[in-house]
Amino acid sequence: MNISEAARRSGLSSKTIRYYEDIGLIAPARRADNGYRQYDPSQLDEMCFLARARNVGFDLEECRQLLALQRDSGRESRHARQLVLEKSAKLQQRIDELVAMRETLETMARRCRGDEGPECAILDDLACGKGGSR
Amino acid sequence: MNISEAARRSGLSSKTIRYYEDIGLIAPARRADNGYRQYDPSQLDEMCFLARARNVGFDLEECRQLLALQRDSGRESRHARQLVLEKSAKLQQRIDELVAMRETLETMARRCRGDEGPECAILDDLACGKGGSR
DNA sequence: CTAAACCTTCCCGTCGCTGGAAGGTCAAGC
DNA sequence: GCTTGACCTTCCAGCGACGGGAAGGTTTAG
Repeated sequence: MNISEAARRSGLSSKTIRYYEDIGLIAPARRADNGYRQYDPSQLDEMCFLARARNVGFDLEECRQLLALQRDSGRESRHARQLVLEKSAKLQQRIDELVAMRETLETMARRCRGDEGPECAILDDLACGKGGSR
Repeated sequence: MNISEAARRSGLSSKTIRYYEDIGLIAPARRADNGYRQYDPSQLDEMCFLARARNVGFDLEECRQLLALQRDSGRESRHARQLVLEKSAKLQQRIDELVAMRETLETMARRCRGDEGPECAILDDLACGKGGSR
């Protein structure tokens, strides 16, 4: 299987696969006589694994750790669980930040007439200490 | 007022102020005889504005538009309102994605024993089609 | 007189890729 | 045999929004 098929079946792009090889996340591929990368099913499995791990929010360093666990038959599942719980907490933190931003925006929008005139509660809110309506 | 005081009072860093000048987001500062940047209150106001706009999630291109509105006495407040509502919708979209990721992680964590053994529902979940527990 | 705390410009690194250039290879159709 | 198009390779550049740090000039306090 060459790279574009591996890409199609894993959900990564060919560029991403090469990049992951570059940074040592996946092992260098075996090469055909013409120099093309050749993949077997076990490498495809790792690419799928990475695609899924990325999709649930892990960064590449975390993916590296997860993949190391996946490869290690003597692993302890509590390590994987810890990574997941830490990531979940970080996501929650980020979610809270975004929710706070969104609430601020919604409040601003409610206070703004949003018409053809220049008077604008939003811009007044953003400009601190200029004698706006707060 | 030189750059570090402007930074302290606006909430931006000196680096960020210089960067914003570089990319044309704020006007080039007046220079003192020694070459130091000098700021007056109106420029400080713009920096505060930018710091706030960044804090509620606007990217620099959006900040540029907001600042243009802020500077334009003939603006129409509906334009600012539209930017805010669009940003709010984008944030909501991102929040939904992060919530979905977090839910996936929590589900994985619940299904994993998290002990000293190698059997791990998390890793099985991440590895697609390898005969895991789904 | 010296030390520290400013300031300047410049370039590199971050993260996770994506795009594109320049070139080699392969399979199909004429 | 020839062309066309779809692959593949490597390498380099860029994104956003800065931060770090080098190398050097300036100012202020003691």
